[in-house]
Amino acid sequence: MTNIHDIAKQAGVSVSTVSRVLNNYKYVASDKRAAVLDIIEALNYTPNKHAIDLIRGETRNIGVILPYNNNTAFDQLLHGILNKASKQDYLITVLPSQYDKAKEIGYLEKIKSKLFDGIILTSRANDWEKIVPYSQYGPIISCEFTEQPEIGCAYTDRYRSFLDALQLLKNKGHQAVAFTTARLASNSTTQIIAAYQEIFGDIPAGYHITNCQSLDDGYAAAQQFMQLPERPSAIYANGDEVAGGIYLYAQSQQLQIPSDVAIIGQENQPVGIGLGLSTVDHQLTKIGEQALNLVIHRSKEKVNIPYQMVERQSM
Amino acid sequence: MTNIHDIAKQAGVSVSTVSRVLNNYKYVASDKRAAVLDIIEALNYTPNKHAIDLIRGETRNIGVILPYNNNTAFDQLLHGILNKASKQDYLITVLPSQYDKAKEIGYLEKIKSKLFDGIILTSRANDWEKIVPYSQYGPIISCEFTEQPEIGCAYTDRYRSFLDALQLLKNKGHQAVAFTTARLASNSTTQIIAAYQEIFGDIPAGYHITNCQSLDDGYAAAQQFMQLPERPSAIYANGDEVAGGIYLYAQSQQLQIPSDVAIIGQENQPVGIGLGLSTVDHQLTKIGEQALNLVIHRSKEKVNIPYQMVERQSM
DNA sequence: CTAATTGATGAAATGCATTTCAAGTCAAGC
DNA sequence: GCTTGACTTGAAATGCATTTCATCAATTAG
Repeated sequence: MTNIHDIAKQAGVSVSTVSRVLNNYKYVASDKRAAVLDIIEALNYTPNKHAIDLIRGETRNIGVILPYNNNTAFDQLLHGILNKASKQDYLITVLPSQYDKAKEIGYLEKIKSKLFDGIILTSRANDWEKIVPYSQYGPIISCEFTEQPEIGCAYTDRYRSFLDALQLLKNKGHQAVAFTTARLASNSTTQIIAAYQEIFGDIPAGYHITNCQSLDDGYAAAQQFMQLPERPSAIYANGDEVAGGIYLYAQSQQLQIPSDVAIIGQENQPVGIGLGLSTVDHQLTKIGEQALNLVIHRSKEKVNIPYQMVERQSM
Repeated sequence: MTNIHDIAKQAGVSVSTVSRVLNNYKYVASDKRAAVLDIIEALNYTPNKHAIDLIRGETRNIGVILPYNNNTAFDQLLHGILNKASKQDYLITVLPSQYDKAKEIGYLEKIKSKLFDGIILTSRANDWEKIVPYSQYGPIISCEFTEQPEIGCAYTDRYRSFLDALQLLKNKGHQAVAFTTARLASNSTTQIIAAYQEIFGDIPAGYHITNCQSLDDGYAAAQQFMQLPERPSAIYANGDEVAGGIYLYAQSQQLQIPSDVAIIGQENQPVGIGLGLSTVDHQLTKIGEQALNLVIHRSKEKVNIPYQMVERQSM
């Protein structure tokens, strides 16, 4: 491989001068600059990124830890991150963790090895105490709220959002509200359970189904809900794909929506538009964008992104 | 930052010995090894990845150029790539191009600068002649077929798949078959048009709608198709989300599926399972996995992944 | 009891570009 | 005529870990 020394030799200047040309410094005689540029062109030279990163100690590469790489919600987050990154000339490396603690730590170690300038955590498997120490090597930003002072976050207030949505259902006269969630151990699930209890009290048996991700999970969940002795009059799904499945099952049973059963989804995903599903938009794309901003500014701010109720016909 | 010299000094050995410990060589006296390990622990040392990459000339980082970062099909590809990469201990950097030629070239330049060991092209904006020269710096693998000898690819035979699907519809008695596509300028669109002409001859006016990506695009397309003086009896959608939209529109019009209108989608996506949509599975996840294999083996093979017909109730 | 291994270790070279420091030229200002 | 500031430029230090080469000790084989 040809390197900066080769260029210097061929152009009859010192490496410093080549470096100056490469980095567009003023104070390089125009004939030398031209000569260097010519040789660079002739030798088809490109500076070695590792050498640059090594000496500069900066990479413009951000790692994004995401548990699932085929989940619409994380895709939305990633979408926002990529948008902003692309504009700011940052590169994004995706780090799939499957909620594996060791894997997650492995990725965090990479910030210590200087591979990344910062890391965005879309969700996490480890306790904060395991994660926080890594923030001394570079900014770590969470897409969920955290009170950890060392960790900046861009988040939406899930608890309030759940309270709002459930209260809205209650106000519309629903007493029998069922809901679906993804991972039982997630932050989001904890929040909705708390909100549910706040609004409706104890969760009736069978009114909460977990591990719902896709449209057919929703379909299956709806089937279960509808076989319950006391059928729910409204269902709050943890995503619009799941809500879509619920909608389709209801429709297959000739149930009227929303009179027989009301449905609300989350995240305002494309499937919901066609089906006219009401949804709570947690603004995941915006959260992603904001998270990226926080990393590149090495900020430890807590940025609250307001969620949005999108009322369509299913509620 | 503490570096390998610090460790060497504190442990009373040479940097070579530290390096040997770091890389698990035999032939290090166990007491020295222990001493080094102790100091590493005490000083909380992690080797600098840039220094390693610089000297090794290898990164275990693969770039994946993808035009859209919020498109289900590319997500499936990426999903496959990430799965394999994670297992093989490779990192994936996603490079969103929006089909911008300059951006794409910019990403390819990065393989020249040694940032990536290889690049996977899920789709491309530039002509091959612009892309091929970069393959001298590292493997470039395409997820579409190419006859370029320098470029390995993992692909499915789109033309055959389209021929098959359309022939199947014809055999079932359909003469009026409409179809949707994504970008007009894409490889896939070119193939389906050719296949269509092969099977059915000229495309009737209004029988081809482009720029369909999401469920509501499908919904809108169906609406247009159904207003045509000669209504199609079957629609071949360019994805299951789009097919889902078509399904929902048809249902909203009390049309029987498949007797009034048959629908086939592509890619076997979750939405299709719930709706019972027939689909042609182009095995995007497998293609992604295979593409990653090709990069890490620096192979220029052309690997054909067979597509699969998935017959459900919509056809 | 030599010759040939195996084991252990450090000095120095290597990979590559950036940046600081010192030094030198030349023209403008007093 | 001398000082000062704007330009130019190169040598050398820097960032960090790997690897080759040479050396030396301790065995083992013959």
